[in-house]
Amino acid sequence: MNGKHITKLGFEGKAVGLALTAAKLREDAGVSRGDILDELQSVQNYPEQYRGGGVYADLAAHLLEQQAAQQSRQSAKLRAAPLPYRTWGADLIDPGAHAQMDVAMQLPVSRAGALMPDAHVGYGLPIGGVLATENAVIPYGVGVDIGCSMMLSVFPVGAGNVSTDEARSLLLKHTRFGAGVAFDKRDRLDHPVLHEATWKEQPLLRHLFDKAATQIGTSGSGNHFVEFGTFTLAQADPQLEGLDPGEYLAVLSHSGSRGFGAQVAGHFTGVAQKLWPQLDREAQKLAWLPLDGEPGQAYWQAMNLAGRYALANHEQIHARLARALGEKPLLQAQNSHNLAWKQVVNGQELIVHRKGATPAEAGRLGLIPGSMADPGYLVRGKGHPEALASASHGAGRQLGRKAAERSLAKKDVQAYLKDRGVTLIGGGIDEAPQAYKRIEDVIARQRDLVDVLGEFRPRVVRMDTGSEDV
DNA sequence: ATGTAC
Repeated sequence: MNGKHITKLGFEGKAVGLALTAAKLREDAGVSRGDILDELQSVQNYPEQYRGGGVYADLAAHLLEQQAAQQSRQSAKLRAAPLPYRTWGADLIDPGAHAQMDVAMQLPVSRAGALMPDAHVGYGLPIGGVLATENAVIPYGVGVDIGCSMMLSVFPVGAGNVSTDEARSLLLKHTRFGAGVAFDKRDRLDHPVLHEATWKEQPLLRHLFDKAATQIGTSGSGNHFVEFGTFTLAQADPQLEGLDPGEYLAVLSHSGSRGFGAQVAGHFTGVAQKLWPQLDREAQKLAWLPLDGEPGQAYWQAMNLAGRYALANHEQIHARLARALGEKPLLQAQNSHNLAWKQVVNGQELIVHRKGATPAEAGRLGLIPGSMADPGYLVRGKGHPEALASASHGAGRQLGRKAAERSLAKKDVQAYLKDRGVTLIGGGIDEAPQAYKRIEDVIARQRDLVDVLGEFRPRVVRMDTGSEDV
């Protein structure tokens, strides 16, 4: 018995040596060469039957690994060309974001997609990207800040009822900003999301529970904010339950799932990237988890928990401010804009990822903020099928953080704020209004995706202190 | 986005 006999049977690479070793053991046991070759053929055809033990166990295990690697190579192969997708506001979108969307549309699991007018470059899927996949969820198709969302409360008093100084001290007292921040134990509020059994269903969630419990109700950093402003309703709408046209005091917040969501995202994109070692480099950050597999199910559960947790953060922020004001909101609206949903697309249930995109099914309310000093809008979705029922999640950056720090000065930002009568607590040059696209342009490009119902003008804004104060 | 990295 030699290598030639083995390779003739079709064994390759390391399998040849393993087969030879096993064959020698069988020869020593007095088995004839013909019988051994029959056995080897059988191992090759049915490796799973030999995996359990015996002289062929190592060979069988290796063959199964080879098979899996081969399958992985096949199923990780990108399409030769991206599937077609529609772009809203292409004149506002940089080529880098388009290039990222093109790669996403080459994934074998992709079925449909769209690019929103606030789109700009992100990790994996661009911000403002909408991607529908079949039986697959992409952690970086949702984003690092799972469940990042908006919430608006409109109060039954005039905007002038709270002075700038008062709004300022309310924000300083009742909100917390910055990476890693939490509320002191005595200031913490409870929330039903912290009592969900889901936290006990995965070791990772058990591990992250304490962090989540201490950080609930906080706002983090980057583009997250809490602001007092004026909500203007120009025209009554039956969906707004008898809210009369007029100007109201309102609170608008942008917040996410804090350290908890970030760790969930980091963990599962790691799992996904290990699952597809053969995936092209350019698509590595788009690694997916099959939804019918164990890690895919675990991510789906953790992602949805992070989504509920992020909304709970907003609820606490608004509850604290409402209590301090002594007012009950007339109207509240909220929406997640970093999440994946099961959605029927062209008659098929797909996984629709919105990474910096507002759900805009027909009749659904949503919130699209501008910059720290520009208006945000209460909108109603029109359910545009080619946009996969989505809209932009904001104005979108036109300057990256570093570019903003290089090209803008404090006084530019201060003048912009003064012009619009906006008071800012914290904030950084990297969040300068001039670093964002004009929200009016972005809204104008998506008139077929949403109707604008109301306008929110910021007056007193709190953000985290940036790398360089304004 | 997050506190400073499986």
